[in-house]
Formats: sequence, structure tokens, C-alpha cells
Amino acid sequence: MSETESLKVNTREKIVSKAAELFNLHGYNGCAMSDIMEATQLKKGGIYNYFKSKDEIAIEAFNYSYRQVMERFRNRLDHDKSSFDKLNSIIEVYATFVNDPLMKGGCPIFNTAVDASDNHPILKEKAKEGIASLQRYIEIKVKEGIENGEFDKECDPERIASMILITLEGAIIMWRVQENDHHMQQAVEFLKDYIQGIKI
Amino acid sequence: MSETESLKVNTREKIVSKAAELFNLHGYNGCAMSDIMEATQLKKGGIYNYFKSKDEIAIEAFNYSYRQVMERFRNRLDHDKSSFDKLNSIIEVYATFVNDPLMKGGCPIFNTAVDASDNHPILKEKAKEGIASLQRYIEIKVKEGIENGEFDKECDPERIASMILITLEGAIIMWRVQENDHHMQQAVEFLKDYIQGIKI
DNA sequence: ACCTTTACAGACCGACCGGTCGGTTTATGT
DNA sequence: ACATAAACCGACCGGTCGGTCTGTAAAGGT
Repeated sequence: MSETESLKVNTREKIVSKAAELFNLHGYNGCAMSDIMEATQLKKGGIYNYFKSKDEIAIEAFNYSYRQVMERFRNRLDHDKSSFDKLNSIIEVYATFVNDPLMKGGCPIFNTAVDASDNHPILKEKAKEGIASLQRYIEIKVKEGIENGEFDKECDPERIASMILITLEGAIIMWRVQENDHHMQQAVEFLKDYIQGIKI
Repeated sequence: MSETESLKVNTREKIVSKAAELFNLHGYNGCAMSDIMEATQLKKGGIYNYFKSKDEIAIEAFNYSYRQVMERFRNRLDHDKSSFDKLNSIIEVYATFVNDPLMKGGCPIFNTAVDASDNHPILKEKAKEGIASLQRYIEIKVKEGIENGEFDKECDPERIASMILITLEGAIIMWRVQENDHHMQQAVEFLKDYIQGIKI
């Protein structure tokens, strides 16, 4: 029983993780069920045994990716003492996304947002909420920095979080199109200066 | 004869301009021939009388959009005397894209880049080249500013052009997802400060 | 040993996609 | 008025999509 269940969970998880990667690389419409079938080495029946629709897979894949992103942040930020280091780490984690084999195609939250902004209301809403909570996450780090005297009291956490997200998002797009990470390097360099500038 | 020809041209142009709008809003795959048929009030045969494939329409639509973007820049920048004003205008033109009924969905060059970065090599290449030339366009304005003594000789035109594009691109994405232009406003505000900073 | 449940296969379906093509309407030159 | 050609229609095609359903093999419980 427990053996069966673990097998079930593994198969299901395999579908989700493979689908998450495919969706991140090619988008929702750009990835057909046949692609997921090939990636998971399963046939139609095997997949639809666990999910009732492609939508359900996509939503679960997004949740999976979201958790992965947040986990990366937490793992990395745990080692940082100062709020400044935490902001720095957020930027660096994003920069690593673009060439990371475990998360091909850049940040899945951003990619979902771009991909689903038309033609898929449910995913779009999830991406929208994902980005909003990402922004809150950064805002909190800035606020903590203000409270513990690291950052200038006059700086605007909402604005700083917004600029970080905008810049990284833009850089990821540029990287995808131009096929080199020159823009991303520049974005990282700029953002590091930027947060240096709010230090007291 | 001339009447016939003008009708022909008009129909063809109507297809291109409507398709350009649809592609900009929903992407290549997100816009079916049936959508273009509905928008142009033509049936299959009417459209395929002018174009031999959807691809051909898409490519011509991109060229059309590209010309429109550049025309806007030229029209606006003609009124500007200084290089600083020209840079300012570029930023403002981009900002107006997001709510402009004549170019719904933001900058078509950026949108094509995002939309076609997978799954459509030809369009991707065109968008890639389009963005590259957009960057050169901005670079030239910066260089002119350096030469005529407006901007700091030490500033890096390539870097500045890159930051402008990254920031605007990111802001457009944010606007599309979050459905408000708050991020765009912030990006514009930031960029105006940014180019203010390179003034001598 | 038998029965139930689960995991998976794969044939099949209707909808829709981009694209073709023969027919019909409409405008033009003579 | 008539012939010619361009503009346009709409039925139709092959292919692919997401999704369904039935069959089967294996595992587990009793």
C-alpha cells in the first residue's frame, strides 16, 4: 500500500515537474500534451489518470515552480545576515535563473505572467498574484533594512521592489531574445549599485 | 485601373494593419486566421488572395508595426532640439504605448520578441534585429549628446540604451500582468532621473 | 485463490487549426 | 455589350489539438 502510494506520488510529481519545465520553456500553448507524454514517457491514459485536464497540470506546475522559486530565495537568504545582503542575494538568484539547468528559461513566475497574460485567465491571475507576493517579499526585506538602520528611512520600499522586479523582468526578456546574458549582467550591475545607494 | 489598384492596396493594407493589431494583442499563435477574417470582414479566400500564408501576414504585420513605431519616434523627436529632450521623448513615447488605442498592447517590437522567442524562429529573428536597431537608435542619441557637450563624456551609450530598453520592457510586462500602469509610471520617473544624471 | 482497485495503454472523438481550390461576383478595358 | 481578369466566397482537406473511454495487467487485501 505504502509502496503503491509512493509510486503514485512519484509519477504524479514527475508529470508536474516535467510539465513545469516544458511550460517554462515553451509556454502553455507552446507545449502540447504530446510533449508532456514524451517527457514523462507516459501515454495519454497514464497522464489523464492523475489529472483531469491540461489546465489542471498547468496550474499545479505553476504552484510547483512557485514553490521552487521561493525555496531558492529562502535557502540563499538564510545565509545572509544583513538586509543589504538579502537584497543582493535576491538579485543574484534571479541572475542565475537564466543559465540554470534546473530552471531553464528564467523565472517561471515572470514567464507565466508573460505567456498567460492573454489567452489564459486562470494562469494569468496566478502569475499576477505570484508577482505581487514577490514584490511584497522584497518590500519586506527593504522595510526590515530600514527598521534596523541599514537603509535610508526616506527610501520607498514599494518603489525599490518595483524597480528590482521591472529591471530583472526586462533583462530576462532581453536575454531570451538576444540570446546572450549581456543585458542581464548590466541589470545586475545596475541593481547592485541601486541598492548600494539606499544604504545609510 | 488606378481605382482598382487603390482598392487592392487598401484591402491588403487593411489586412496587415488589423493583423498587426491582433498579433500585438494576442500573439502569433493566439490569433487564428478566423480572427483576422472577422477583423477584416473577409473570408478565407479574400485573405489568401493577397497572402500565401499566415506567416507572410505576420512578417508583413511586423514590418508594418516596426515602421509605425519608428515613425512615432521620428515625429516626436523632430520637435526636440537637445539630445536630452530626444531621450526624454523616447521614454515618453514608450509610456504612451501602453494606453494608446492605436497600438493596443504596448510596443509591438517587444511583444513580438516575447511572443516569438520560442516557436517562431523567423519572427524571433526579426524582433531580435528590431530591438538591436532600437538600441542603436538610442545609442546614437546619447552619442550625439556627448559630442555636442550635453552629456558626460564618461557615460556609456551602450549601457544607457540597454537600461532604457530593459526598464521599459519590464514595465510593459508588469503593466500587462498587473493591469495598471503604476509600474510604468515608476519606470518613466526613474528613467527621467537616470538621463538627468548623465547631463553635464 | 479470488476480487477489487490502481496504473497505464492506446484507439478513438469532435473541435479547430492553417491552407487549397473551384466557383461566383464585380470591376475594367475595349 | 462583351470579354477578361481580379476580388472574393465558402466548402473542403489533412493534420493536430485536448480529452474520453475501454481494455488490460499488475498489485493488494482478504
